Amino acid sequence: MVTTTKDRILEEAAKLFTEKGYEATSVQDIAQALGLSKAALYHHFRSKEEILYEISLKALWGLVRAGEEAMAHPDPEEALLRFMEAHARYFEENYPFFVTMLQGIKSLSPENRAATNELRDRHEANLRNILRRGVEAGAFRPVDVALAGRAVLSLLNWMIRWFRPGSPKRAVEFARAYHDLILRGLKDGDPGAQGA
Amino acid sequence: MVTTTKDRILEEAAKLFTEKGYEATSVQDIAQALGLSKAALYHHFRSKEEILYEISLKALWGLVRAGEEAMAHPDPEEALLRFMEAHARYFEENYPFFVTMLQGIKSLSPENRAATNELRDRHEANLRNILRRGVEAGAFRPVDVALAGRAVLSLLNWMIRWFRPGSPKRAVEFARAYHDLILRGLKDGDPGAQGA
DNA sequence: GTCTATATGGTGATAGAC
DNA sequence: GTCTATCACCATATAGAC
Repeated sequence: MVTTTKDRILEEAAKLFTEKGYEATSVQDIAQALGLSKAALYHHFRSKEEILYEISLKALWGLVRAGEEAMAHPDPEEALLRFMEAHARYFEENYPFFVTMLQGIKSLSPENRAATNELRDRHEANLRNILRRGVEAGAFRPVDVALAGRAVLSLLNWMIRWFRPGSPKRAVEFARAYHDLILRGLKDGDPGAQGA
Repeated sequence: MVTTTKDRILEEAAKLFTEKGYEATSVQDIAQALGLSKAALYHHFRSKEEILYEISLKALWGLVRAGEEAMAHPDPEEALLRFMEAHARYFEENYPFFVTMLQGIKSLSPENRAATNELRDRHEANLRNILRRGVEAGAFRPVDVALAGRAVLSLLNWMIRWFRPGSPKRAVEFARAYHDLILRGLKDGDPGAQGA
């Protein structure tokens, strides 16, 4: 598993895009961080946007794959938990790629954005399938699965706004807490184990 | 209620920042959209960042005020509903200001960001107060109010990523659906009224 | 309060040598 | 596959006239 120059560029670019944002990061910034010239970068990528696109695609493919492994579990409640854990774990373990993907999509050209949207939609469709199975099996209330799916992704994706890697509590632990919250709600009579 | 040139600049800038992002929008873009010269803008604002800062402050003040009116209701469950409705309504009715604030904060200087963070934290503290009151009154389970508050804000704030103003369904309706979901959860025995 | 003109420097991207 | 040098352009911001 050698690391090619191309991969090193993607890693460093994702890190900088995450820290400063895609538009605020120059090709010069990336080259300098790697000890390369700008021209060297343009040997590996045709444009700055192509770097962003490759980062986004990689992140989305990994996310979709992680979600599809998780959703295989037959029990809907357990499948939902695993899906949420997988999403959070992938987020934390691929932090720069994930964050760049999630906040860089609006900077992509229409063609490239269409490709990323397809993967994003597939991930969301997978989540809805879990919810639909759960409703049909009677494990969940007859909720609007589009709305509930959006809610779950909101909880998980908003983590890019407050979670920082290296924090004592892992992202996957927050995913579990969210799973508990979204399953039982605020009003559930069962006292539960969480304190304030 | 006359509209000053300064206000017109803020309105137009917020619109463009929302559409293209702060970094990708030039002062030239704003001036051109208003039929003014760049120099005219610099008569009203000392820098591009000052425009972003004033937009963000206005949006946050309005949001905090809306939340504080809503949280006054004595019943925690109703206060939470009103808080969520107020947040969503403010979002939709002040769409460009709200979106610019929420996605422009990372472009602010440390000093300006500290000022906006204070207001953001106050809004979140208000939400936690509602939740704490509910837990103490027995209306809610003994949940982690920090986690639950973050969850509620995740649901509401992530709306900037999928909700578009002018859609047939109002933002406040999604807020009500989220309130129902977060209160009862996915597993609650009560069948409820929402279909798939 | 708005204009034209300009200062100053960075941007994405390329040419061509090695 | 990497370099130096450069192109053409646009950025934020300011000077000074009206």
